Amino acid sequence: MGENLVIVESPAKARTIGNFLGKDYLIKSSYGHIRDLSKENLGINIQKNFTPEYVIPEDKKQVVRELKKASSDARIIWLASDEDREGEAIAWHLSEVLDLDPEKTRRIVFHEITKDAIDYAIKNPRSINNNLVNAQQARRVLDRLVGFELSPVLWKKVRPALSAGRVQSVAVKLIVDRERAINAFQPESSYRIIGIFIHTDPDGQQSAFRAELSVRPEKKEEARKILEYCSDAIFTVTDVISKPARKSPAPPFTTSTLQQEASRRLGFSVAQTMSIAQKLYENGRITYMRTDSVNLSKTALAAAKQVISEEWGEYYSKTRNFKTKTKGAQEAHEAIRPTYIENRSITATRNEQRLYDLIWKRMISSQMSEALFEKTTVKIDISGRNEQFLASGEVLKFDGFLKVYSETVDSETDENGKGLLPPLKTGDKVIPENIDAIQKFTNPSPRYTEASLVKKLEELGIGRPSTYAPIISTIQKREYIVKQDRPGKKYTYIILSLTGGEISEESKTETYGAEKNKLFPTDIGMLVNDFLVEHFTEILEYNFTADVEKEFDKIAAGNIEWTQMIEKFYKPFHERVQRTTKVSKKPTGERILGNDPQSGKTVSVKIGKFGPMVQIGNAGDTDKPRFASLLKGQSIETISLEEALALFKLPRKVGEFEGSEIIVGVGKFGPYIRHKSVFYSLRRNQDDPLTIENQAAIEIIKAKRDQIQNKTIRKYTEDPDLQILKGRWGPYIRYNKQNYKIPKGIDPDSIDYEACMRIISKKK
DNA sequence: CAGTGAGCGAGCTTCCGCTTGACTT
Repeated sequence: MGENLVIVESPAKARTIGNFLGKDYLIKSSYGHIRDLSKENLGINIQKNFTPEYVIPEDKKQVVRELKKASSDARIIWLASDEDREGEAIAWHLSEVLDLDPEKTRRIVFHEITKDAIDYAIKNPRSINNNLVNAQQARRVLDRLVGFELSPVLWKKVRPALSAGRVQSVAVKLIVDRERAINAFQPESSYRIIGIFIHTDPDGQQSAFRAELSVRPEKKEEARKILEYCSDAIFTVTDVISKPARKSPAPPFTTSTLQQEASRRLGFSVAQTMSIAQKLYENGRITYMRTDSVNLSKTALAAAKQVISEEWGEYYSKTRNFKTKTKGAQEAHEAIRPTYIENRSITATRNEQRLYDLIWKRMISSQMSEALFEKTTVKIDISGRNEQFLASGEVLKFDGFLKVYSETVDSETDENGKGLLPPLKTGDKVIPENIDAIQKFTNPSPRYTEASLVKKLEELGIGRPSTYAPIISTIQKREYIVKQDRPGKKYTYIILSLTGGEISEESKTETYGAEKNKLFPTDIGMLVNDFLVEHFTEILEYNFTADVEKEFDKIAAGNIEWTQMIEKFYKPFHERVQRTTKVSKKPTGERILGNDPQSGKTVSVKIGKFGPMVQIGNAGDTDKPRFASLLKGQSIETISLEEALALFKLPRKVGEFEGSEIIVGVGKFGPYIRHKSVFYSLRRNQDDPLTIENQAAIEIIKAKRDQIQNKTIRKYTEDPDLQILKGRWGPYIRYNKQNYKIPKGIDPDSIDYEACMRIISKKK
C-alpha cells in the first residue's frame, strides 16, 4: 500500500483504472481543477506582470487535504490528468499545491481507458510541459480580464448583475444577428411546376411518376403560359442516366453531435442530455461524455466488428478510423461510445435507455459498410420548348449501415428523388395526368435551437464540450435570450392546376414559421449586444476566439511568452474599458414610433428601469407621461405604433361570470385575470390579454379551480389550514402557507392530524 | 404577490473550463 499514487480528473475514471492496475497503485481523483484565480478584485496582479493569484476554492479543500496525505505517503506520484491544455494545468497545479518532489513525480497520459493504453502510459512517463501550462494560464487570465472588466461596464451603463465574456457574448450575438436577419428578410416567390406523368410500357402496364420543370418562373403569368403550352404539348423521354451512389455512416458521437441528435430525435435539452449521459458514464455504461474526439480505441473497433459480423454478417462490417475536423479540438478522450459494445441494451431508466440506444446505434453504424443506391435521373422534353421536366429516383441496393441508423438533418428534405421510377427508355412518350404550378416562398435561416447553437459555436471554435450546456443556461439566466414557442404566421399562396386541358387557379392558406423551443433574443439582450459591438468590436467578432487560440498555440509551442501576449491584448483593451466607462452614454434602445392620435404626443419605446416599455409624451411635459410595459414576445425593435397604443387599454373588463366582472391586466408576474378578487394567470403562449374573450377567461377560472381540487389529497376537520397536497416531488404537508416534507417511512395516505402536527413542530 | 417609471445612494453582481454531488416545496 502507498507505493504508487495515481491522480486522475474524474472519480469514475479512477474506479475503472483501479481494475487495470494492481494493488500497488492507489487511484485518486482531483475532481477537475483544484485551484482557480481569486475572486477578489481581478485575481491577477497587473503591476507584477500579470501574476495570477491562485486560491483553493472552499469546496476543493477536502479533496486537496486527502490528496496531500496520499501523496506524502506515496513513493511515486503519477499525474494522469487529461492530455490537453486544461489537463496539463491541472497536473501543474497539483504538483504546486501538493508540493511534489520532481524526482518522485511522473506525468502520464492516456486517451483511452484500456489495459494496454494504461500500461503503455506507465512505461512512458514524461515531465510537465510548462509551455502548455502557460498557454492555459494565458487562456484563463484573458477570460478573467475580459469577463471582469467588461461586466462592470454593463452594471454602470445598463443594469446591475449583467455579464459579458469571450464566449457568452458571442453566443448572444449569434442569436441577435439571426433574429435581425429574419426580421429583415424579404421572401421572394417563384412557381414550382410539378407534373404527374403516366408511362405505358410495351405490355400496356401503366405507372405514374413525378417530375419537376427545370426552371421556376417568378411570375404567375409566366407559369400560366407554360401550363397553357403544356396542355397540348408532346412529352418525350430523352436522357435516362442510372448510376450507382453510396452513402457513408456518420462518425461516432462527440458531445456536440450527441446533443444535436438527442435534441432532434428524443427532444432532450442540451442540459438534459448531459445529465443523462453523466449517469450512464458513472454507471460504467458509456465512455466519457465531454469530448471533441471521434477516435475509437482498438478494442472498441474489434468489439464492434465482432458484434456486427455476428448479427448481420461480415459484409456489413467495415472498420473505420475517423479524423476530427473541428477547429481547436483537443482530443483528450475517445468518442462517446458504449463501454461494452456487446451490450445491445441496458437496464436503466427509460431516458437512459433511449440515450444509450442512440449512442450504441451511432457507434455500431460508424463501423458498418456504406449503403449502396442506384440513382436514376430522367429528362423529359417538351415539344417546341427549351425547358425540360426532370425526374429522379433512388433505389436502395444494399442497406449497409442504414440497417441500424441514419443521421437526421435539420432542413426539410426534398420530396423529389425518393422512391422508384418506372422503367423509362429514351424516346418513350409520356402523358401528363396533371401539372401544378405551386407558388413557393424563400425562407430565412431558421432560428437557433439549443443544439444548433452548440453546433455553430463548435464550428467557430468557441466554448468546449464541458461548457456548451452551461453557456446556454448562463445567457438565459441573464435574460439575454429566451427559449420559446411562437405561433406561426398565416400566408397565402397560389396553385395553378392543369387537368384535362383546363387550367384552374386556387389560393390556399397555410401557417408558416411556427417555432417550438427556439432561442430568441430579449430586448435587453439586443441592447447589451449592440453596446458591446459598438465599444468592444474586436472581442465580439466571431473569429476572436480563433485568433487568440492561434496565440495560445504559439505559447504552447514555446515561441512567445504568455505574459507578453496578454500585455499586448490588455493595454488597448483596458484603455477602451476606461474610455467607455467615462464617455459613453447609457443606452436605452429608444425608438420613436409616431404620435398618439388622441393627444398628438410622441409615442416611444425604450428599456426602462423595469424592462421594455412604451411611453406617451416626454418627461418635461406639463402632464406626466403615460407608461405601459411591453408584453412577453413583443420587442422594442419590432413593435408597431398600433400594438404599442393597444397596451394602454389594460386593465380592461372582459365580461362577467357568476355575477361578478372579469378584469384582465398585466402585473408583476405577467398577464392575469381577476375575478372576485382572485387572480388567475393567463395560459402561456395561448392567451393574449389584449384579445382574450369572456369564454376563454371562464375556462381558465374553471381549470384553476379543478387543479386546486386535484392537488388536494387530504383535508382535516380539526384544522382547515392543514392540508396534504400533491407536489412535484410527491405529497407534502401545507400548513399556514408553509410547506413541510413528509419523512420517509410515513405513509402519506394514512397520516393523521396528530402526526402532521408533530412533523410541523419538529421542523420549527 | 398582481406596479412601477424619481434628484439620497450601502454593497452586491461578473469570466471560462475542469469536475461531481446535495436536495429541492
